[in-house]
Amino acid sequence: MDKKGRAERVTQWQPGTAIVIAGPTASGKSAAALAVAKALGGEIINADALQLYRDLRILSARPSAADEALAPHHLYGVLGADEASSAGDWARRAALLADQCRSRGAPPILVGGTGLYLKALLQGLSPIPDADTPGVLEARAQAERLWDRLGPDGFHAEVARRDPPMARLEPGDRQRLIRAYEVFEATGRPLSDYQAAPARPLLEGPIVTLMITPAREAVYQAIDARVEAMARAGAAAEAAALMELKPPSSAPILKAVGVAEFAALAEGRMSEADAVAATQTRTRRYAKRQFTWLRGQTPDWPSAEHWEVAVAHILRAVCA
RNA sequence: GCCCAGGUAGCUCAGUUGGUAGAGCAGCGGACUGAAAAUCCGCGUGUCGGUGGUUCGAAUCCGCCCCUGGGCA
Repeated sequence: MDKKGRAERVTQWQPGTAIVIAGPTASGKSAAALAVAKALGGEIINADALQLYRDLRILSARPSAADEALAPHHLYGVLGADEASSAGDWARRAALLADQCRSRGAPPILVGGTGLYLKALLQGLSPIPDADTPGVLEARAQAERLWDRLGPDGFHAEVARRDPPMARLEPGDRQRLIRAYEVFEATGRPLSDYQAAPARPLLEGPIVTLMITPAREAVYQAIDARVEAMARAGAAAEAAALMELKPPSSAPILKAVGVAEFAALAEGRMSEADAVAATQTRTRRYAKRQFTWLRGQTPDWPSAEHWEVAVAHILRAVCA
């Protein structure tokens, strides 16, 4: 990088190297990815579960149209409001895109804060029927009814009867217990059985990884500022438009931080100050979980406190 | 200046007849194999405004001082 912080154009880099940038929300991942893409002529692949959604441009803090024009961006805004993604589905698409980039001679730059997605790509998941295959969906609906009927402890006992190792799950862990139940009911095999099979990485070849981990306080300040900017940019209108589409109540998009809050603001059920404050709090908690994930799951990754340092680090590593 | 009401956790507050303090929110630590911005588990983090005194023992009682509201001037 030069003294103004701009990345110089780098022409010599190890062919076929993929770049993976992780970090908590509002840490500067997108800026880093863009700088690296410009320096290397690379292509950016989204690794954020919510930036997949078309209808969450503001609330998911997607790169602006202007930024997207500066380098190829993949897997941004590709899902409709009623669609669901999955870690496996994303990882397969991302791996395919990364290979295509490589064959074009452009380094793929995977960037996002969804830890499970990156894990699915880099370490792989044991082969299991998809979460959204028909048989599984029926089994899930049945599992949800049973959960409502039996409650946490009763449902936990049902899962333990079908899949004893899964008794390690907490009775309150509704999502994982329902997953264990639905897999058994849909396939006749315990989930723990599938998970015992070794996982195989989907993305291979040379990979440069880096996490951007600013001080906690700096991330929180960036979050607070970003949510206020979202409010000014029309987050309430975006949330209202999303609600107009009437996605099913189980749609993952509705779990995005800020959707419920800004929809409530748009409907006059919450003040703007309260909507902003609630969204800031939920985003801080999300960032905290991301810090924990990064500490626990990717402890050996090199890290940088600032995205510009991250860019320099990546360019050095790629060209080595 | 005088009279009230208050100063207890980051915030809002509770605290019996004196026995070194506890709720909510915020926050912190952790888990994580296809919904992951999800889901879940765990944790009070404290010069009780300050300073003297009474007492075996003071957040609790007394004196003085400081600060914040409200009222009277």
